[in-house]
Amino acid sequence: MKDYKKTLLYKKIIDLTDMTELSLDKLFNVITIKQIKKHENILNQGIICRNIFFVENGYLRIYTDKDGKEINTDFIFENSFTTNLKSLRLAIPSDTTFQAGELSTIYEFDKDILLALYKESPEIESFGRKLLEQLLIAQEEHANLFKIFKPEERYKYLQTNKPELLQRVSLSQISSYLGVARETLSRIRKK
Amino acid sequence: MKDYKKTLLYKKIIDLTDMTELSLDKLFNVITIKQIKKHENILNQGIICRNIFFVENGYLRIYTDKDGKEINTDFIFENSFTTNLKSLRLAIPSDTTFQAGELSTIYEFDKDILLALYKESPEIESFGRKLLEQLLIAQEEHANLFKIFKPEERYKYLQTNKPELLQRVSLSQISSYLGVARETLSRIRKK
DNA sequence: GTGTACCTGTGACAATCATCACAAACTAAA
DNA sequence: TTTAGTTTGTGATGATTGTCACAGGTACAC
Repeated sequence: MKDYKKTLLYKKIIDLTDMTELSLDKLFNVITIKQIKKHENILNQGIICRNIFFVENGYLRIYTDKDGKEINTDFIFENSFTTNLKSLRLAIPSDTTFQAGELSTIYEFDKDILLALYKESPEIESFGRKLLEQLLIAQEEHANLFKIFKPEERYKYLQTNKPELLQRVSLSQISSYLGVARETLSRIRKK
Repeated sequence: MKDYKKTLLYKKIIDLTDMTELSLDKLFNVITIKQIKKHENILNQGIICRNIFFVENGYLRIYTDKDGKEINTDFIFENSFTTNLKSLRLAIPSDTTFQAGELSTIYEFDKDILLALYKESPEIESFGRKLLEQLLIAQEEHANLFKIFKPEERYKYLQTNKPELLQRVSLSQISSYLGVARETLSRIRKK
């Protein structure tokens, strides 16, 4: 990958770690860039996940199919990492699909290549650890949405904490994410 | 810490990594052992979390206080790690309390000491990364409980996937964990 | 054993939310 | 602009769950 110093990912890594140029080169050398159109998938439910993703542009909608209905479990916007770690680490089929919500630019790290780099370079493994920390903190936060708040409170939480989500994602998609019927969210919003 | 090779934690680490004796010694040398009685806390809501915990014996109930009511967000049994990563890494007050559900033996890793060890030994940082992977996989799984399942399905999920939880934790505590009223869970269970 | 404190079961009722049906509003392409 | 397709708003109704009240059970201390 060329000219990587202009990317959001580069800034993110610099922000997260104090990696040497050598390690940065190694890391960016193994990245795959993907452009995916709206409604295209980058990981399918039932397939084993082999990558860690970084959203450089656009956003991903992560959902699971339950009895023919799609339930959104997450939205990942620019400047964030994501993966299905359970599938990645245990080599079991993913229970979620990763789909572009807009035309998106995604950077992919191959799991096996990354693990090999960890052994080569402690700096890169340190990056891997910090990446996981970010994922875990985000996940802790989201899980609390459901454990602590009632539907109306969840919507208010998004208003104050994730306003960009409300702007960029349609009401029906958000309702699935918040675990309420579309009609219910419509009524909550009227207030 | 002496005789650590008899502990669950030792087996866990051996299982997770291929650490040298030297690193194992370093790691176990900085562990603090705590015996906590039932209903005693090992981390209080409002306090900054400075430790990663391993439950060698007994179990921890993790809850958050909302408007005077306790909402259980997790139960951590023997042979598992836990922490409040958001509080630990961002140095902000914890939004949860960690309380013993039985007389418990807890091993504590101090965050600052662990971070220092990471710099000393890539092997230990590798352990840190794998520890985070475990936490994240557990969290992914638990979050799905709420996003995908209805109350009755959540109970069935526990029956098949976490039977020990149903045996060791009282109905009212479980109901708080599942996000339903005690009475509702009582009725679900009758079926 | 006896009492006290805590936990669980159960009925009645209220509140919340899901579902269904359809109208209105919006969007994008011809 | 027109039109077809998608998304959102809204009313009616039923199902699920929460809340309140109280009875019965269980466990532990004295």
